[in-house]
Amino acid sequence: MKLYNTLTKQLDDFKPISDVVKIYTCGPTVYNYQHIGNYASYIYWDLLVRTLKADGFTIRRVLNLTDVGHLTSDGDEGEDKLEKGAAREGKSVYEIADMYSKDFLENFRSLYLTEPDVIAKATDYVEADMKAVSKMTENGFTYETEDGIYYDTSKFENYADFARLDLKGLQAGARVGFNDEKHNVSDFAVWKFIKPGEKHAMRWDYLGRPGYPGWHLECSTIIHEELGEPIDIHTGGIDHIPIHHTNEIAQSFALSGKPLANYWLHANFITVDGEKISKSLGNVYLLSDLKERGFKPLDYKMWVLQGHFQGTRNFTFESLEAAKARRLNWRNRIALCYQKDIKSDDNIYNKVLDALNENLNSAEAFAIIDGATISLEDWKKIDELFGLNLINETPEITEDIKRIISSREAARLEKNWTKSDRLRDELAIKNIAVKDTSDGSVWEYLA
RNA sequence: GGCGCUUUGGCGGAGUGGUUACGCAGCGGUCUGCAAAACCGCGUACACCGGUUCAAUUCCGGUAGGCGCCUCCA
Repeated sequence: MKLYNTLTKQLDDFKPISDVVKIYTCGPTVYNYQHIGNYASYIYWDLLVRTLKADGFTIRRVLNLTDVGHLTSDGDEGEDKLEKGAAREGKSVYEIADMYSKDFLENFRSLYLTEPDVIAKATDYVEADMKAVSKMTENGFTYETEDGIYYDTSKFENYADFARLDLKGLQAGARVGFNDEKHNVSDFAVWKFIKPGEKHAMRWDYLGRPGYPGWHLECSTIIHEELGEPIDIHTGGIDHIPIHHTNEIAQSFALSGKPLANYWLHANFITVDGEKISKSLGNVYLLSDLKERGFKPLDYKMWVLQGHFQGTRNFTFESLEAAKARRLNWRNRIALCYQKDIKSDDNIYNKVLDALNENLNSAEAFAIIDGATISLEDWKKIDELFGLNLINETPEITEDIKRIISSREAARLEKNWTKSDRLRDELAIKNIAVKDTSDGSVWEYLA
């Protein structure tokens, strides 16, 4: 399998470290609803996992839920997002985290995304975070300021490599007056202190003072605890490259002296109507918004899989309509398998899998599927490869419906068009269409 | 300003140094009680300017546009 690796900036052959492929995916901060753009990346990573499984790999995958410590800026300014969400909705931080975690996981499942082996809540790893801070301090990578413990990025000489950062440029662009206690602009908090009088519901005692972990820390800690560095594949959004992932790498180096991951995959962003997804533009769509317009989450998954994780995608309802139609067509090709003995083209499943092994080229895989004749057996395997729930949503019709279809055929032979049309309407109510071909009628699903 | 991505027909979107995927939508036809489907055919796309080459959408250089991150975000 070949994968585009952000670390090496090229297509690399995938070689796992051991029998079990270790994968870590940066998950959501559970302070608000996740929009369709957020889910696009999880769809790509689901394809990654399914492809690796099809290739015969055993996988151990961890996904985190950030329920503490993510400030409103990727730097060290602003409020904790959870605290902000709680204030906004008049709930406790725990209620907020719980509510949005549930919503996220429901949507995750509605997209038939492969369940990770571990779903790690950041708050469950705070003890480990403290140990990590102590360890980094022991190893000489941190310093203390009035508001927290900071990572000294000058102590990690390869800090700028991953994202090809221009540290001097960053220095020049830094805002005046912003945290002048920091030794370098790129330094970041691994632990924040809560000042006396400061409101912060989530707090832990460390070094005799209340505080909470820095956002970047949880990923390093969870990986250390659940997988052990180095891991095989680390995935995330393209926005994480310059700061979050750069900092994760730095932290893990300070902790263990080891690289964090061998392969880094980053999902590009999708735009909506040609513009970034943002509240101010009013183009933030949730999966529930798509449902209201008559689209299933899996129609959206189909749309995402028509493209590629590295490309910028532009979402429009017109193109979602096309994806929906394509998915229904696939289901009706399965429906035809119940009615006729259809044999697959040679090696069709392997051809599809080969396409995915080329850097997850699902668009190419889809083209192969559309150009081929596919048996029910192979459809089942292909369905497993993409997680589109095609088979389950396309059951064989009931005896009852079969009887209606036969009656209609009989009526047609008698040229009783009134009756045959009435029966056709009856079938339509049951979500079944009939098509009269030269050798008998064929049924399909209408939706 | 720094870093990065991107530019393919009406829309979405692969890929390739020469034969112009694929899906959706459209048009014409065959078929047909009607409808739909199916099948056949059509529209002849690869931002622009140079270069390399017998040949470039595909390689190289440049220009322009779009987008993103660095500032909330996958």
